[in-house]
Amino acid sequence: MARHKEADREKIASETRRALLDAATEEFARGGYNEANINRISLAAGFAKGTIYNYFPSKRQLMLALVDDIAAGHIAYIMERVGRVDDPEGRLLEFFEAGFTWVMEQTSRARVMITMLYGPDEAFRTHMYQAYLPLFQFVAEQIVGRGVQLGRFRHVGPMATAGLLMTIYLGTASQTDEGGRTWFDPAQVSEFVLHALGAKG
Amino acid sequence: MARHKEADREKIASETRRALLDAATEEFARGGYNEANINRISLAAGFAKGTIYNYFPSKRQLMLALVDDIAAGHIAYIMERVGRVDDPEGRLLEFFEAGFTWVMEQTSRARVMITMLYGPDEAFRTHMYQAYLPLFQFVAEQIVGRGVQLGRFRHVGPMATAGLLMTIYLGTASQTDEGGRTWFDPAQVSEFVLHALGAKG
Amino acid sequence: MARHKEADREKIASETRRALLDAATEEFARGGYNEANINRISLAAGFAKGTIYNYFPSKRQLMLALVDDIAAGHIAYIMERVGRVDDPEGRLLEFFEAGFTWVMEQTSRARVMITMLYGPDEAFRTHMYQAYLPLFQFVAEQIVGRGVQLGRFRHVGPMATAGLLMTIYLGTASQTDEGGRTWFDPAQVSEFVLHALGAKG
Amino acid sequence: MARHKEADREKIASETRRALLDAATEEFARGGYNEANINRISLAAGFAKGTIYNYFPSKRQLMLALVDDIAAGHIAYIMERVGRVDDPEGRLLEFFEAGFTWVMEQTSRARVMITMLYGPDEAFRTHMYQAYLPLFQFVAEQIVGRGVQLGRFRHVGPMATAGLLMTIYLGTASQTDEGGRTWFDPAQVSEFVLHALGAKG
DNA sequence: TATGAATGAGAGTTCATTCAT
DNA sequence: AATGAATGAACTCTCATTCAT
Repeated sequence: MARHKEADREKIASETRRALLDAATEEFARGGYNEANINRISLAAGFAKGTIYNYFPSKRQLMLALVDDIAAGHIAYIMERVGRVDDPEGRLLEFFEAGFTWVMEQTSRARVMITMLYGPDEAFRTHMYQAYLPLFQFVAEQIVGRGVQLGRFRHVGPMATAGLLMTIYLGTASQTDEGGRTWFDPAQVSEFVLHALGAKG
Repeated sequence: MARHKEADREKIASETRRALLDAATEEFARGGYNEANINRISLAAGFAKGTIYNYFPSKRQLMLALVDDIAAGHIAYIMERVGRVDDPEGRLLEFFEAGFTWVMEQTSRARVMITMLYGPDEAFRTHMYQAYLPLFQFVAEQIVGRGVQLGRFRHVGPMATAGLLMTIYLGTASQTDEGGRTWFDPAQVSEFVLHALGAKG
Repeated sequence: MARHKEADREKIASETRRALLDAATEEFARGGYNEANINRISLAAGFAKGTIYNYFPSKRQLMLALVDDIAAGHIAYIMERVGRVDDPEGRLLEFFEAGFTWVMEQTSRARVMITMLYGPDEAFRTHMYQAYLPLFQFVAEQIVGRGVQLGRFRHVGPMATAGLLMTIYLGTASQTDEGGRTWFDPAQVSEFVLHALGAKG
Repeated sequence: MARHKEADREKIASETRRALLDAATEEFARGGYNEANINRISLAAGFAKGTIYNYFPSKRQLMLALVDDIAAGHIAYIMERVGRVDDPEGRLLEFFEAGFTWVMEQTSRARVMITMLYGPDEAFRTHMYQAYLPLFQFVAEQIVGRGVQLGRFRHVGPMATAGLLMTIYLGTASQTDEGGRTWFDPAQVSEFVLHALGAKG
């Protein structure tokens, strides 16, 4: 019975944490890190002002935790979809398709990610880069490297090219109207990149 | 004589404005808009706290003025260098070369630009886009459109492609180490893009 | 058997109380009453945050209980040692020797005592004085009064002089370096006081 | 005229500072450092909440400045009065008379001084000791040392004895009723000490 | 009796902005 | 035009206390 209670408590705690992170996403997305009000986050999550400090020791730590949370979801989503495709060209297209879809479905998360990635705070940027390393490596190995090995792409350095692809993805996908719809079209971006990689069309 | 005095006054005023904008650049570059302290800007420029309000009605207006100032210099620098080259491929290369040079020489201005361009404040982003429209059109017409017309690039939409090029430039050039040196190499980026445009190499 | 259980329970409860008081001593000694964190006390004693409220109804009551606890130990220690000596001059010396020893061996308790005794909170000061009344009377009767009666000290008022002695003891013993070692020497203080009392030396 | 203006400004600033320090004295005297509310201080001085931060960078720095201010006044008062007397015994008596008078006339300042001197904050205590060094040296040289030299006091170490005298003064003078009247009588304390010093009397 | 999540009042501090000089 | 004292809203963070389990 004691164990039951403990399990319950853990479940409640993790649900509270989830609610706080979600509220934080909305708040940070609205006006960035500095404009965000940590009290408002806690209240929006349905708790009192102080409650959030039972879960995150400071506004900064909350943001770092949120960054990890967002990156994990983002990466998992893209990898899962890209992993289902086999040929390199298809994977590249799917990378952009999935990436753009995520951005449009997770508008607030995307906004937070972009803001941190290009924001003025060095520490946040670095943390963000760390968090996205797995995706970077996935692109380098499972898309670019694989395409070169199979002779479908011209000879390019997988790491440098992966960096370019990530940059292009993030840069294009981050440009949206107020509704969160991207200005660029993933197919069009993909086509541009496939040309650059000398893909046999 | 009265006219002389007035001219002097205007000159002094414009020098003051310049000093304030430069100090603002450093301050905004350090920690972004919110972390910037408007009193500190005025003091760093060599004036008292209140003086800055004789030139800019608010912190926000100061930032908008700074954005215009930075964009104008940035655009002029790139256009001037690209304009000296004639063939489209050369222009493309020069676009990246000049762009990267500017970023590395104007670290603080570049930081402010990027921060605003990808920041959470919609109004700032929009203002920034407006300010960069001339460069966008220049790329569309004088580089891409011209290349297509001359048959040096494959058939692509000049506007959409210019958008991609700008995005790629800003995305790659904004990634720098603490010293302000870019991670990407303009020649390498240029080569990637030339391939994408089907340039005859 | 039921009685046994109850006894056990009481024993456990009193041990818990002891642990809480000891943890409180350390915490209150560190930065005084206000800086002390009641949750931290409970945790340091090996319990959860809320547990301490099963033993003390509030932070304030905890402090008052601690004051009584400290004073009782302090007084008992000094009385026991002084009581073993017979002649008044020896008792006076032993008073300071024992007092200084206690301060150096019970650094945290001494810190709390001094802090309360001279602190800004009137109620705490008053409570403290009450708690030390037995020692005051002991000094008045068993040291000063006795010395006067036996003709070893000159004619002084026992109460007023006891007040002075207590003040001198607390004042000198409270001045310690970071290691808790006193700056004054009990023998030297004692000698000064014996002179003041006109002790035949 | 410009100089006039500057002088005016300085005068206003110093008056404001004075008002803030006085208000701070009352506030810190009431409940000690931690219970003091810095906003209330500023308001009590007749300014807005934030004004105090134009004069003191933090609550802590305010307290340190106040300590210096109080000590300076305290020392000056005692020295001035003691300096008028010539013979060592008279000086000793005057030391306690003046000291007790100051405590009773400057109740709040005295409260703050005592609180800091015996409080839990090591840094404050140290600062306080530094601030009182001049008085300590004055007592050692101009009262004790002089008395020994002139053969009016028995042979004692001036430094150690000055330490004792200061301790006795502060300890006795700090014990007051709610009205700020001391429990001890300076003449009585002085008489005790003169005996201890073997004064011919 | 023990637990620890939740609460919310309250604090110190920052700083854009105003305005009399 | 330049100054800098004054303002007060707003924010992050702390923690004594409560209470359902």
